[in-house]
Amino acid sequence: MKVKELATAADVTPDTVRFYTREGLLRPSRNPDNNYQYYDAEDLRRLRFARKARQLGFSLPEIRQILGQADEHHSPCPMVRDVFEQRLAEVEREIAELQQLRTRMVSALSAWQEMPDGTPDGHTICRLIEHWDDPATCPGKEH
Amino acid sequence: MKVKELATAADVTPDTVRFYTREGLLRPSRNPDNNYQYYDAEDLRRLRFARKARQLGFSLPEIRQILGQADEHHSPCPMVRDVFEQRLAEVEREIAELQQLRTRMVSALSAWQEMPDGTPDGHTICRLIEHWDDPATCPGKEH
DNA sequence: CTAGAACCTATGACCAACTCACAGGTCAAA
DNA sequence: TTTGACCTGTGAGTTGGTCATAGGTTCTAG
Repeated sequence: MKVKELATAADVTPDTVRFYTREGLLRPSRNPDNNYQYYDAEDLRRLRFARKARQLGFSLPEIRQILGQADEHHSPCPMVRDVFEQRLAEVEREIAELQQLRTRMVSALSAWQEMPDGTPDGHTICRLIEHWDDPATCPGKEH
Repeated sequence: MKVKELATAADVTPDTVRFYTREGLLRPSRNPDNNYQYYDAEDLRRLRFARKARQLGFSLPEIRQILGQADEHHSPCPMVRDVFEQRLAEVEREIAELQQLRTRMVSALSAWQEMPDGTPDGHTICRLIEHWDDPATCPGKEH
């Protein structure tokens, strides 16, 4: 398979295929005549794996490491599990943060709604932002 | 105030102060003798506003625009409200996505837990990732 | 046989929002 | 006067690609 064929098969752009190749995630062979890169079914498997891992929040270096481990016939699973669990914790932290943010935004917006519409004199929303108390920088304030 | 004093007052790094200055969010005066930049209370206000707006997900160009509007004695609020509402919708979308991701990660991890511990022969987590069905790319699969 | 379309190559710039490093200038205290 | 803490500007690095450019190749149609 050539670049675009692989790209189409994995539903990514040719640029991404080339990028991943530069990054060492894919290992195409080369035709010395025209210098073209040729990919096989294993590359497709690697690419699909890489894309799915990306969706889970794995970084390219992590993915490269996982693939490398597998190449050496080591099971990458223990490492993957670690990263996976870390990533899960991270996702949960992100969710909590965003939910807190959302709560504050909603209440700020409702405070704005209760004010005279489109007040051309006021800086109401801006004041809301200015006086936005960041719980992260005001430790102990929320308890 | 000099760079570091402002940075300390707003709890950011001097690099950030310099960066925001380059980006036009802060407008220090200059001492022609030593070329130092001097910031006043208004700059501190602007910087604090900028940081809070960043926490809410406003981009630097948006913040620059808001500050610019305020400089011209226009109330930036209507614009701010629009961006704010867009940003709220975005936050809610992000939360939903992350929650879906989390659910899938948790069930993948519990599937892994049920397997023999540390199986040196298997590629269980990797298989889980490989066969991870992305709902976004399999429309209609989830309903 | 040849023109053009569609592909291939490598390289490098660009995005956001900083962060860090570097080389050299300034200033206050000991 | 020397040390150390600060200041300056510039440029590069971060992440995961995307886009542009310039030039080479292959395929298809006329």
